[in-house]
Amino acid sequence: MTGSLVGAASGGDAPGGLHERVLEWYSGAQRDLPWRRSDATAWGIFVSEVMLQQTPVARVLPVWVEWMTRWPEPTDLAADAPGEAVRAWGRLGYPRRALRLHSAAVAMTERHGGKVPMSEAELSTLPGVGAYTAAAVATFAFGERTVVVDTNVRRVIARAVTGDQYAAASPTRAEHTLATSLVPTDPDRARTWSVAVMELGALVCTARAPRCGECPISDLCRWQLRGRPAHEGPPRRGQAWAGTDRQMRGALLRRLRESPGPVPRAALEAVSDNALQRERCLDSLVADGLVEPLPRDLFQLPGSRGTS
DNA sequence: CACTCGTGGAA
DNA sequence: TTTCCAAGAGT
Repeated sequence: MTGSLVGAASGGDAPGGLHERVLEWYSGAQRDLPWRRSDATAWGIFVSEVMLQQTPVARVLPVWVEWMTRWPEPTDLAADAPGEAVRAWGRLGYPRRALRLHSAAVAMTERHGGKVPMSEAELSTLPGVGAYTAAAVATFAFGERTVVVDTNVRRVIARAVTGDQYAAASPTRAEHTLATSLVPTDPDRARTWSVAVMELGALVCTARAPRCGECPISDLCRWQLRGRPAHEGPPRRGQAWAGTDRQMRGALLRRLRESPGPVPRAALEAVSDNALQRERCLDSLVADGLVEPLPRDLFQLPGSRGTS
C-alpha cells in the first residue's frame, strides 16, 4: 500500500483519509493566533503574512498588535512615512519588508480604494507579495481556493508523500503539482486544509525533531514507513553571518532606528571600524530606500516628503 | 538558477 | 559554543 496516501488524496478530498485526519487534528491542536480569529481583517491577515516571511510567530505577535493599533487600515499606513514603518518593524529582520509593506499600502490606497485586493492575481502585483503570500492572503482572508506552498507544506509533503526527510533546496514543479493535487475541491475546505498543513509542519512535522508520535498521519507517512531515512545528498549550507554585509546593514539600521531624528555620520562610523564595508553597506541601504541622506552629513530613516 | 537580504531562540 | 532555521521575495 505504498501509494495509499496519494491514492486517498486523489480528487483532493476523499473521505476517511488524509484530509479527515489532518483537519480533525487541526481542530484540536491549532494555536489561537490573532490573525486567525474571525474578527481578523484582510489587512491584518496581509500584514501578518508579510511579517511571518522568514520570521517566527513568537517574534511577530507583539509587533503585529502594535501595527494593528497604529495602522488599522491600509490608508493609515500609507499616510505615514515609510521610515515609520521601518522603525516600527523593530527587530523582525529583513527590514525591506517594512518598506514593501508601506508601498503595498500606498498601492492599495491608490488603486484598490484603500482595501486589500481580493484575488490572488491582484495580490501578486503588490510589492513584497510573492507566490506564497498571494495564495495565503487570497484563501485565508477571502476564501479563494488557492494552492498554498510554504516551507511547512513543502516539508510535510516531502515526508508524508515523497518519503524524504527534507524538501529540495528550491521548490520544484513536481512539488507544486503534488501540493495542487492535495488541495480539496471545496474552497472553504481548501482554506482550512492549507492552514492545517502549515500548522502540522510548524508544531509536529518540524524540521529538526519531528514529533511523529503525535502525528495524525504517521501511519500513512511514506518517510515513516521507510524508517525515517536521513537526508541524502550534500548538506544544505547554512547562512553565514559574522562579518557579512547583512550584519553590518543591521547594525547601521539599528543605530538609525534608535534615534528619533537624523543621525550624524560620526554616529554611524562608530558602529564599525571597517570603513570599507561600512560605507558600502550605507550606500546599499540608501539605494534600497531604507536610509535617507540629508544635507550636512546627516542620515535618517526615509521620510514622507520623498517620492517613493 | 543562485544569491542576497536580519534576527534571535532552541538544540 | 556553534549551528540551524523560521508562514519568502526580488534580482
